[in-house]
Amino acid sequence: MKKSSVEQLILETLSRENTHLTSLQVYEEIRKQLPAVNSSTVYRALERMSKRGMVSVSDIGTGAEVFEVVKNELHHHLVCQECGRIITIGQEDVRTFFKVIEQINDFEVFTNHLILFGLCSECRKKDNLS
Amino acid sequence: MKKSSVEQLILETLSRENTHLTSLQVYEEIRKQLPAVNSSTVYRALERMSKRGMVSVSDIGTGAEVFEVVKNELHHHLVCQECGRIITIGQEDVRTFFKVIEQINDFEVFTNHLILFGLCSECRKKDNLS
DNA sequence: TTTGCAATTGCAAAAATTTGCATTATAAAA
DNA sequence: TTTTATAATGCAAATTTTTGCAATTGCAAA
Ligand SMILES: [Zn+2]
Ligand SMILES: [Zn+2]
Ligand SMILES: [Zn+2]
Ligand SMILES: [Zn+2]
Repeated sequence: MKKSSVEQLILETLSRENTHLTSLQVYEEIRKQLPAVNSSTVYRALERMSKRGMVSVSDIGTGAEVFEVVKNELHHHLVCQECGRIITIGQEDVRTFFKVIEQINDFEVFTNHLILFGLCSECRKKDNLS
Repeated sequence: MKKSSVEQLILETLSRENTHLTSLQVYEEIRKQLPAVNSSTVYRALERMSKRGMVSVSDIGTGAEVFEVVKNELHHHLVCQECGRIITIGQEDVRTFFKVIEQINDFEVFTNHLILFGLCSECRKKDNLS
């Protein structure tokens, strides 16, 4: 390993791709630039980074967890269990909910990438017809 | 496989244990009653059951996803990232939040076991002192 | 600079999970 | 009952992820 730490490469990769990637996808991306890198090094770096809140880890219903770089402006998602459609929602309403939970339970919420599963409007229409 | 389907055994196991189990733990429990059962059979059954909403799947910060039987009265959790403490919360406030999200986004939320990460009050006190 | 310590990495083995395909069981239809 | 179609299961191989341990690196104190 030369100058570039794997963490730095992961951040660059996730920022560049700017989407949700599985740990394997991250590993394969990193390997393009650093062919000798070991998978466990990447996996362990991802784990560290998610603990520090640098990246988010989420199950979006695709089978494997996905990672995404965390920016200043947080976002969250609604995922349709039928068609897989991913709707991105902002912080506002989520923050309000978090505030309520925090006050009631004397608990400080850190969750930075909330995923809610359900049915999108299109799929609900289709289901009603059939 | 005789009469008993693996799904039935999984339901019984999760109901009996009445807690969060990893897929491997479920597999090992099932194997006690059905030594010849194959791991892929259990894993695939768990996947089917979570799709149907019979069991919940969640990351509670322990490394591996955990499964739990879904009852009529839903519950959710707050998980402390520092001490691992798991606080169980009821439906009320969560349901209110879901309703808001549903109306704004024309999306029907199915999520049956919400996990929020953060800091519990005890750990916040400790952190303030140090 | 040198020393010491903690964090990071590589490596190899183990463990856990997934996948493709053949077989078997279940249930509905004829 | 027999036929047919769908779903569940087993099996073996492949893939993905984790783990223990040793070696290396980075950083700061001495
Ligand atoms: Zn996202
Ligand atoms: Zn949909
Ligand atoms: Zn629970
Ligand atoms: Zn705590």
